[in-house]
Amino acid sequence: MSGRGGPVSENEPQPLHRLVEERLRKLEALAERGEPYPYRYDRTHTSAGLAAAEAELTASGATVRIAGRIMAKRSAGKTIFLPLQDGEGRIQIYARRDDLGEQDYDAFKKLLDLGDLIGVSGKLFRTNTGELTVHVSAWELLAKSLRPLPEKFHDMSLELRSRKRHLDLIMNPESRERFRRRSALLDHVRRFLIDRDFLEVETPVLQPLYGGATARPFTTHHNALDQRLYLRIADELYLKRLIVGGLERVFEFCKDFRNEGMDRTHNPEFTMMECYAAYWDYHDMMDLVETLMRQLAEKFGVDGRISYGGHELDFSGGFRRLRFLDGLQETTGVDFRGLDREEIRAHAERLGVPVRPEMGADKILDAMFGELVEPTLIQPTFVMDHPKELSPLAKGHRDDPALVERFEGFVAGFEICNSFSELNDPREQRRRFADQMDLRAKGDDEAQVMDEDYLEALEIGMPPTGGLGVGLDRLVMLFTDCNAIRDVLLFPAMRPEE
RNA sequence: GCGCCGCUAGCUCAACUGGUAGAGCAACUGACUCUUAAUCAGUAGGUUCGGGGUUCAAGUCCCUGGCGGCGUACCA
Repeated sequence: MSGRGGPVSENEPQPLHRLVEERLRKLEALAERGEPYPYRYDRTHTSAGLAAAEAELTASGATVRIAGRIMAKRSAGKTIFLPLQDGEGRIQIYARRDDLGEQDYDAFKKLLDLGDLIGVSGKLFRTNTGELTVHVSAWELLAKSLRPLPEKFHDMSLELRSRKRHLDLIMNPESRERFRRRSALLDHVRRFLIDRDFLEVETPVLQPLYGGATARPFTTHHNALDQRLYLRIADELYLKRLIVGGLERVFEFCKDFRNEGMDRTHNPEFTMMECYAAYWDYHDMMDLVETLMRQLAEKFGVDGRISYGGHELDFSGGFRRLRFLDGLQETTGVDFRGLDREEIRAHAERLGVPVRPEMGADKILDAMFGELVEPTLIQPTFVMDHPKELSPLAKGHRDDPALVERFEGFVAGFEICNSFSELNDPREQRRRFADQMDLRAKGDDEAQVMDEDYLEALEIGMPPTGGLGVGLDRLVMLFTDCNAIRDVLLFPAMRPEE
């Protein structure tokens, strides 16, 4: 039992729903046949396994044992058909009174409900209509379902699908398939990195200081230490300490937490993959992302292409490289290089992009880019070389002091990854933190905070390093053609029902 | 945060300008020995999201609170 609802309240004895009462009555009757919640059941096959072994099984006439959930009941007098659903699909079973005897058949027909889990043994055959079926010679209850399943003809409401994921998974095969695919996708990413000598590590979720991204944190408290702690918004600063320590390639699949709004593409907790490689720069990271995405598209798409939201996305040719300011110029016709804040602001207003007074020049450029350019980036594109103010942990650009060596990967109009040549000069990093503190003082509560402990690590000396963060939930959305993050999270954040 | 829309039986949905809350599936009783959204006959099932108001009369109109969806803002 979990205490999800907070403090335990007095459990008021509520009258049982008539449908539950009816099923309890059947449960009691079934209990007279044997333990209604037995400990285990030996299966010889799964539903898919039966189909695969059909020829052999029908030739030998072997008795098979399968288990699953009753998804429908179709009775015709003294016979009954019902589809049984297990982890791999469905298999029909067929019972006859002549085989089971009157008593056993009546129990089977009258005491079992939709949703019950049963085990059956019998021989495999094909019905007149050609459906693979197990002819039941014996059966037992494995667990009684006391509540009705949702109606089978119509889709469950979106709310119910997210709130009661177990029902969604029972009723909707495409939902089961989506989460299988999520697992396969994450598995591929993990192997891809391990194959390239990246070491998987785990770093703190509870952090005394949060950093590595611009976002508001969740705050909590450690009683024994009487210390304020934050749930991490990123694990970047810890992973780079490991690079300092000589673990030259590291990655982590990390749950991050950001105390921001929720919408179609945002959940307060989400999964990132961050990886860092010593002696790499952001060009090396672009190669890494390109290779990974090409592989994923080959594995989960068709000929290196996937379709998403009506777009055909092609990863076979790699990512287009688009410099941030070139992208802006392409869309707006304005070359923003060398313009001051006031000039930039005027352009933004003319283009209909709202500007708030606390926004600096670079922030306004970013707002314009997000509004005007990003939605047009459908085919795989690396947006690179961003203005400096937006990226306090990225190394200055080797050719242009106003920019940093950074890229973001865009596909279908949304960002899937973010990467830098990591800033490893502790003097410069200290100045950047100081600038962030100024922004914070001016009321930007998402600005990053000074992290002396991290600076001390940098002062020991960090090699040139390439870093990358990939939003794994969005990656899954991309490869499952989902437009809402809640559909790729098993348990998306929801308000309590009552 | 804000705006718009929604919330009716276990589930999916009806109910016109305010006038006796209905259907399908699920459930129950019965018929039917190859069904597959099985079929057929019958039965039962409701605090119309909560609270307040207007009215002879409220699922329907008004106010307020809750939850959800979509859009929008910040963010990944």
